[in-house]
Amino acid sequence: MQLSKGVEWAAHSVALMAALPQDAGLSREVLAEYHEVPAAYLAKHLQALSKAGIVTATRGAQGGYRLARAPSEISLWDITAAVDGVLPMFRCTEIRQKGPCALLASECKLACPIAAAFLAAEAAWRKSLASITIADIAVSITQSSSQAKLRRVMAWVQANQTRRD
Amino acid sequence: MQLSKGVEWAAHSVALMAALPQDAGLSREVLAEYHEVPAAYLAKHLQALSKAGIVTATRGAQGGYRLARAPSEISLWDITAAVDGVLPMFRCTEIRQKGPCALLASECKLACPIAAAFLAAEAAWRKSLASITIADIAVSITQSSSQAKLRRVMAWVQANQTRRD
DNA sequence: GGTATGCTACTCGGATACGGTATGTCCGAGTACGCATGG
DNA sequence: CCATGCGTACTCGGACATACCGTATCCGAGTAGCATACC
Repeated sequence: MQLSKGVEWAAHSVALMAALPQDAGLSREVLAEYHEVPAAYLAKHLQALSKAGIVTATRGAQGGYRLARAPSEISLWDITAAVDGVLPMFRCTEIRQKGPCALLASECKLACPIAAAFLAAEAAWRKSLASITIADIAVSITQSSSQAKLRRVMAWVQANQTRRD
Repeated sequence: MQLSKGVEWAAHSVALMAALPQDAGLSREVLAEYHEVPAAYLAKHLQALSKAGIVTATRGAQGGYRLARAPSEISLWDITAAVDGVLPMFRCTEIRQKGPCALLASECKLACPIAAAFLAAEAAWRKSLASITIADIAVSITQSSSQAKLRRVMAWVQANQTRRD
């Protein structure tokens, strides 16, 4: 049971977009080049982010992707949900209603304790992800990187960004 | 990203085994029939539980599976880890060391903040699962079921169990 | 000289192949029980 | 009647197919900017 690689790529891409000025964007080619990943495949996940309203896509010359809202309003759970979906990892197939000692559906008002426990664990996972925003990530990256490195990144972004309202 | 169905089956199977007397076991055929799942496939997961030391398997006539330790010493995380593996869901591919603004490996002493956040969330998930034991599940099931239902299950188990030391 | 129109270049979006892992099945290995046979 | 040896039935274990989802790619849709021609 593993998350799609797209989740990692999307998170890094969103984090990079957080460094953009208000009216600037980054094309998928540029984002792919920055992370050295296949552009066409990254595009699929950027599309998912777009549908989820996390980023806005602009077509045409000087188009590209940019954040749709403030970094502090985008959590890692938002990104995970957009890219990987919101289906629970644990699927309860109600096998207690199967077999020679099957429970009747009417006896299953309460959730199966096993399913309940797994879903509670997932809730803890989601809550943890939801508590971290891209703004937090940006702060961490800024604090743990050297000034020289940050300048290099900002210069590269400046040189490769697209500009259109 | 979804858990194997085997996790659910294994959890229910272990819960059922918790109802066995000390020297009794249940064959995979019987476990499969009780939950109405394919016996051969369930066997695959029981094998995993056996390798993980959660259940012990006995071959030959009157053989079968039984718990290797007390239900209170078996958590849902133990079962999940045995069946689904312990690989983290989130795979950090260190893409920050790739591309035109790559970080040097020497600059990556600290974990990537994004990876760290995802791994922390997984830790919360595992902790939640580890806090629930089969004994807890057994109590929940007992309390939420009618006496008649419990008697029916116990009678069925009695009739289908295997006995060998 | 200004304006309108068409063309071109650039970007995203969805439909389309491929591979790996979860799913499902089968046959062989190992063990105890029971029966037969001989003492 | 008892002990011993062999056969059989039962159970688990790992190797073998199949289906679905994550991975990867390509071509079409849409937009803006520029050049050109006309007023």
